[in-house]
Amino acid sequence: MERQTRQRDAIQAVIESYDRPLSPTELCDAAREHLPRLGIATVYRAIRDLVESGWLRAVEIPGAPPRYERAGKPHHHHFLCRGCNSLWEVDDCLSEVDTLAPAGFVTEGHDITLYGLCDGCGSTHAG
Amino acid sequence: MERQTRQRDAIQAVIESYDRPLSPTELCDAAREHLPRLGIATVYRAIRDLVESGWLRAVEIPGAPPRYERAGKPHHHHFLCRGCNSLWEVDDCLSEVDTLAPAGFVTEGHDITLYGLCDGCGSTHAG
DNA sequence: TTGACCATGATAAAGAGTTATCGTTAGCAT
DNA sequence: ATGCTAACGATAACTCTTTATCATGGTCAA
Repeated sequence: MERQTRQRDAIQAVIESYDRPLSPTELCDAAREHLPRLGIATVYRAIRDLVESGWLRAVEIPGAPPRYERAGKPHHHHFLCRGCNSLWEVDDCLSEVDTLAPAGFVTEGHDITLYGLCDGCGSTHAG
Repeated sequence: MERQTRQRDAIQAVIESYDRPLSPTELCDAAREHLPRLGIATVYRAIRDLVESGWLRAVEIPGAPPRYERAGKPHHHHFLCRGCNSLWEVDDCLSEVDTLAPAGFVTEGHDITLYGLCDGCGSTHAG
């Protein structure tokens, strides 16, 4: 990432404009609205470089491919909607979770993922 | 799963004897100690049938292939050791996590995964 | 014990996600 | 504006996990 290209610009702009983590495919689709010929390989290259530089962060979700969000955000967790498969941010956290491990175990961090229906899907599907 | 074979016996015995969820490969390796010629396809077939029958349960972990544990256990969570890559059970849970979702979201369940070093790795590596 | 047929084991193939290849395009220093 | 070369886009190839194939073996009812 030594040159700033319009592809990188578009990719970073998409990340900045969304308030939730995006999968490589979501990211590519969103950036293609401004750069229709954007290739998926370019998205993966940008992700690799941006993660490496510390600008972007990978979010691993159980049973789903990784999503990416802007690095440096305050500690938070995520909500996976089973309706539209999108991943949302959850700002709060229960810090006591780090005390749950068995004696002798060293806890270095934790992930909390909530499952259910997002605002749109819950009101639309009504269940 | 209409016939009870020694392969199924061994696979179920391994699941019963471990106190943590196992990946298909771990399960196969463990069962091969008694049945050296056990094929990985048989393990996957057994897993499919046992999950279908409700005897076994899949445990999805962020960024890792699924593990399997005996179904019917009380609600609990897991601890992934970054030293030996094994997954351990955590009996306690903070039920308040289900209240963390944004307004309008319907929370149906949650996963909590702790990361760090298990008892063995923490004391061995000393960090 | 016999035999029908389900399950097995070895391996090919499928699938999904990610990375490499390579000719072409375009950023940026001059 | 020019030229070097990093980055791009299209796609092939790769990795890893899971499933299908099929000849052979083992289970279980009779």
